[in-house]
Amino acid sequence: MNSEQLLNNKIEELKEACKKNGMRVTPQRIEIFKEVAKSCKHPDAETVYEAVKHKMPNVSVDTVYRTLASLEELNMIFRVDNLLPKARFDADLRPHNHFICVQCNEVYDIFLEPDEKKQIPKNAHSFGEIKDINIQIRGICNKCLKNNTK
Amino acid sequence: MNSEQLLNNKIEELKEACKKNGMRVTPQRIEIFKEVAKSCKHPDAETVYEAVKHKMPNVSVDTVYRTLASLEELNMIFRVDNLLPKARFDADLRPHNHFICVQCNEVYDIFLEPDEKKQIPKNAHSFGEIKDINIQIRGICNKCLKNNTK
DNA sequence: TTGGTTGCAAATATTTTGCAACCGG
DNA sequence: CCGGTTGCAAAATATTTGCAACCAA
Repeated sequence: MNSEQLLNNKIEELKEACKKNGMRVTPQRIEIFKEVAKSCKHPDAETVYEAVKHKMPNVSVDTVYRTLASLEELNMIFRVDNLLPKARFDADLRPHNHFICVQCNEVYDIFLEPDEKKQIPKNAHSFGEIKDINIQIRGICNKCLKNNTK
Repeated sequence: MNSEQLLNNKIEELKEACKKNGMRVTPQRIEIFKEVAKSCKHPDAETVYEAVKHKMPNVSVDTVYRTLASLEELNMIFRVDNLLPKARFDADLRPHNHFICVQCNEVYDIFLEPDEKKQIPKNAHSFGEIKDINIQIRGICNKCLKNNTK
């Protein structure tokens, strides 16, 4: 299955999810979701807005914000933890972690090897009901390391 | 060693760090650091500002922001990943993780048991130079679980 | 038709910055 | 005294909201 087919599947999933939740399938919703889903850059709202504008020049920023929030509620995308004031989004629902470059703020996906599995700290359970565990690695990415030595 | 002594030690550490880095030891810096260091709530800038105002009524918000940034550069405090637009700070430099309640946004510290250790995903190394690894658990805290059933 | 959604504009929230006065060393 | 720091005010950045028109179902 190629990436275009995967994307189409995801869009079908989104349509289903909308219907199931009494939400309408609008072109804006599709386009905004597509932008997040096809990017591996974990884009922020502004970036999504700029990209969507190419296809829908009349789209507005607030629609992008509202739509990203809706998509999040539908569990079709989620926010990536980052220490910056800008929220960033990810449509890859497979469990994975992130490497975040502290210099250029690029976010890279880290998938665990088959023999690794997420370990939940023992004490974590004592604080409440766990919904999600998230491992983040912060560091300097290869691209920046290379630029730094120039 | 009681908590007040611990706090005083930290303040001495801060003074050292300031001197070593050509930064001045000002009462604002001390007070702002104290607020973060003595709280277990991982406060945001606004909260720190409100608390400091009680001791220094003339302190300004921007000083709080600037000081928090300085303290971060000195590695005396760090930002806690959270999905909200507000930055939150932690002065506990011991390696630990966080349980974040998705309902009330409270942040709880999780310390690993002696027999546990942080596992760095194998693939992580391929992205660059790792500076820091961060495990976050998101869920609903006991307090909220209790309130929800009322 | 009708209620969820959009675009516009304005508001809010959070954080940052220019600058003159101030004060720690 | 000197240069880092502060307080003030204003600006910048990121996000949210009220509302009338619009359009998916």
